[in-house]
Amino acid sequence: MAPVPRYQQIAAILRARIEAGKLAPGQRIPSEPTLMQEFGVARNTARHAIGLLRDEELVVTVPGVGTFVRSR
Amino acid sequence: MAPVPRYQQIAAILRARIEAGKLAPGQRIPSEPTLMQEFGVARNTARHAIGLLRDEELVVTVPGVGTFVRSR
DNA sequence: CTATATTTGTGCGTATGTATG
DNA sequence: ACATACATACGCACAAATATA
Repeated sequence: MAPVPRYQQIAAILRARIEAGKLAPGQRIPSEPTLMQEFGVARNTARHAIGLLRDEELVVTVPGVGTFVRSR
Repeated sequence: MAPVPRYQQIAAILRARIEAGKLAPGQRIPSEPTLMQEFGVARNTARHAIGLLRDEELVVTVPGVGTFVRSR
């Protein structure tokens, strides 16, 4: 039984928040350190989750600033 | 083989200076850029070391000013 | 009051090492 | 060999707070 990787779980949670409007377009999603604390994971794992959302073009990352929900 | 992380080493050095009175209560400890140069580390690493001392309540940080040895 | 420099706060990019299944 | 996950540590950029000229 393949357990769902945590980075996928975290991505799913963030995706749900975005689709529920809890994270609105243009809004900044929680930073990597925040996700680290909220989910109790390492930075790599938090980054991996964000990377999935970026691949889906749900979010856009601005280096040094943050990651934002994409407007549509 | 776990080498002692540099941020722990730096924290230990600063802690020793404090306990030896080389850094007296109320006195400002070296700034982050100074620690970077003195120990040849990145800012994150210097900050990590300071963070440990802050967790131990050996120092207090004032944003925009510096980090000071705690009085007791 | 304005402008500049200093210092800390925050956030992301990247690389490497360790450990486990 | 590979994927997952944590830890360490380098870097860059910009903002906020403070001090000083």
